Amino acid sequence: MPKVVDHDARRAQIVDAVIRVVHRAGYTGVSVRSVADEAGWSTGAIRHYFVSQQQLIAHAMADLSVRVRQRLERRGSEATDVEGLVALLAEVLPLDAARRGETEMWTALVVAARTDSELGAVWREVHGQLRGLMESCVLMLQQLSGHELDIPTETDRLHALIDGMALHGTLAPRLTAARMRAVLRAHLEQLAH
Amino acid sequence: MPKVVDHDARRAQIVDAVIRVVHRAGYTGVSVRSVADEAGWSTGAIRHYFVSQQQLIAHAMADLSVRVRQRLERRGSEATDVEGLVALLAEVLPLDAARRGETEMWTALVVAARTDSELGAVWREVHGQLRGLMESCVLMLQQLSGHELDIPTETDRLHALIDGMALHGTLAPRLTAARMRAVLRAHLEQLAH
Amino acid sequence: MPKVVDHDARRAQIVDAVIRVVHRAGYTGVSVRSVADEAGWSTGAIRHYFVSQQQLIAHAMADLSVRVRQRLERRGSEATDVEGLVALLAEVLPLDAARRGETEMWTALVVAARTDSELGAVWREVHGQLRGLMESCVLMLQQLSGHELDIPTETDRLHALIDGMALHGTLAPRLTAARMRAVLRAHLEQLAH
Amino acid sequence: MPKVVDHDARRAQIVDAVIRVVHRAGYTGVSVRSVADEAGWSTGAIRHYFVSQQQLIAHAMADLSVRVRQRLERRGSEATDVEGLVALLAEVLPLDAARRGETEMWTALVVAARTDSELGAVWREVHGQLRGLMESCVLMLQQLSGHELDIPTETDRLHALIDGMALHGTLAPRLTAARMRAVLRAHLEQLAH
DNA sequence: CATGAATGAGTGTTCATTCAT
DNA sequence: TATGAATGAACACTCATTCAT
Repeated sequence: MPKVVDHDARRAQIVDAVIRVVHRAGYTGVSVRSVADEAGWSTGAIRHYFVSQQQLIAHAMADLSVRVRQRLERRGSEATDVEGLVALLAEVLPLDAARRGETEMWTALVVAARTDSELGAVWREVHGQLRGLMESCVLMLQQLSGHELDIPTETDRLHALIDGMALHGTLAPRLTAARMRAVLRAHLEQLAH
Repeated sequence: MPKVVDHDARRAQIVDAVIRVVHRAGYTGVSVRSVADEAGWSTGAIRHYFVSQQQLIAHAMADLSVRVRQRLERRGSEATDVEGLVALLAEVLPLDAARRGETEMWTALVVAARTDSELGAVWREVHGQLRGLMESCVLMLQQLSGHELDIPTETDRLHALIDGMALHGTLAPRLTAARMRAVLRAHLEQLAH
Repeated sequence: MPKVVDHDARRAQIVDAVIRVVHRAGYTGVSVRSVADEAGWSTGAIRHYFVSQQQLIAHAMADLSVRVRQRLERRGSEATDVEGLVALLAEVLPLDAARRGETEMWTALVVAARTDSELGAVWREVHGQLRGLMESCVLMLQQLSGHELDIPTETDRLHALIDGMALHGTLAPRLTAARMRAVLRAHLEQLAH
Repeated sequence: MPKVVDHDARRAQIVDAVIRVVHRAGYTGVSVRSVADEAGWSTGAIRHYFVSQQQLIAHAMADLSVRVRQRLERRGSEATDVEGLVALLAEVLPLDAARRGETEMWTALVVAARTDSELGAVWREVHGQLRGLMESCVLMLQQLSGHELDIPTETDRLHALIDGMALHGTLAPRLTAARMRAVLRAHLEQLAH
């Protein structure tokens, strides 16, 4: 079944192409043509893998989330202290060029999801998974601290903080990688004490 | 004598129409036609007040920020304790229909600002003002707590938390107005103690 | 009847404005707005003097022809030899900035006249007058030469030469004022001998 | 395998459509829509072959000049006497429906070239070639006459005469094909004696 | 499978024209 | 008489989508 592998490889190429287009031209710059040009394919080829533009973007977002989740799972086992949690959550912050591109795409999805049902479904799925990650982090911090935390509240807080920094990190020059780590570490340490 | 028209009033009407379109159809749904239809005018009429679509959107964003700033200034003098600060910062959270519309537009601006220079300028201006507000809140909390805070870090943290909640609050049904207030209050109380 | 004088003055201002717009933006750049802006009036003011854009242009062309005819009439009485005829016909060649602007407008009219009935009428009127001028020049040259000329053919020839030079003179840098005079003089001298 | 289309053939069809539109509605009547309608295609199809309207028009002009040049080259070798030169230069005069269409387009180009840089380049190229043709005609006439001619002056004169007649020939009913030939023959004979 | 030709609706924008003031 | 607000059609151009090859 080499075809299946081929399909997956194509999909991965498309995700990368979409990310590059989003980075260069923003979410409104994503068109079947611009993605096809970026990937070096014909527009028709895109249609063999995606029925519509909406599905193209939705699949790209979903594929991206798989990629991020795999990174998180690798980091997850090592996250047994505050530094480990910082390293874990840093995977979803725009700390380098690659993660910056992913974050730009993620924030574009968040805004588009509200009025696009298909993207909304993708967003809910990924958002839920991320919230689960946030919750497990909070639980780990509760364990480290030794005293009880308001789990739902702290989960919402950490989640909002992470997505807020992701948003600011792609735009504000002052929020460097070092500063994002510092803010994140400060937050986690406060919870752990 | 020509027909006398209050240009500022017209522009405010158009801004309201833009907000309604963003709410209904998202940022990508904002077109000169959709705004004209929403406002009940012809497309040509829009051009009497805005030279281009870019200026229309940029003005809508800027006008929105003025509204929010005026509300913040009214609340600012009363913010002498944690409850006052909660009430102050709640002005930029999507707690009711009006603020939800504003927040939806704000988040759309944040994402669009990265690849649109004119919107980028508007975003930088407003973002800077909001960061100033966050900083004054942190300073007030430092005063209330009696011990020293890492002002830049706490400012970045509060700012990211607020924008992150604004983002989640327009999308996630679980993040109700009550929960947003609870998260915000928990954060401010932790800083104040 | 000062109103009538006022009207004529306005008309003259409009002709100048149209000429400036044609010079700057070409015939396709002539719009009610561009002419109004150039003249420093409101678009509505234009409509008090001209029912439609077509009439605006047609009137501007007609007024221009009156202006040129008056110059020709002043020169006409002095044209009793080849030099006089050169000076006379030079009035319709783009030899300086003012005549260049007139010529640009004239050539624009010629091209537009073929498919615009109103401009076609203006063109026929002015073209006929110019042909009359050419004919009288040829007759004068016949008188100077002493031998018979093929009047219709020489008239058509002179007329085509003049309009052809007017066309080239506004575009080709090589056809300077001096060269246009030289060509014209050569032609007239050949006829006079 | 994709549908195979002869791009050059399509472009030639479009050029014909442009000529027909210029004939029917003048240069200002040339729009992507009007050309698409005239050619019997959709507006989008035009964009497959021409990136912009400006390029469409510029290409049509350039393509037209190639056609005329090819006709001139076929006639060029036979032009060894006055009659041959008349036949040669008649190729650029509006003597029949086909050449009339070409001439209408040429005169439109001349006027538009002054304020459109792309068309200006096309005009300069073709104008230069035509001047070269005029010069070689003058040189041939000098040879036929046996006495020296002022080559630059006679070249400018012949060129202006030709373009002037082309201009008048598309407009003035009196300037029939026969009359244009007569004027041209008279001019060439005068130079040849 | 894959291409790219072709469509037609949609975009921002311009503009002549109308008309209340 | 004069203004400029307002309209709506037209413009060039973009784009998702369809489909013959």
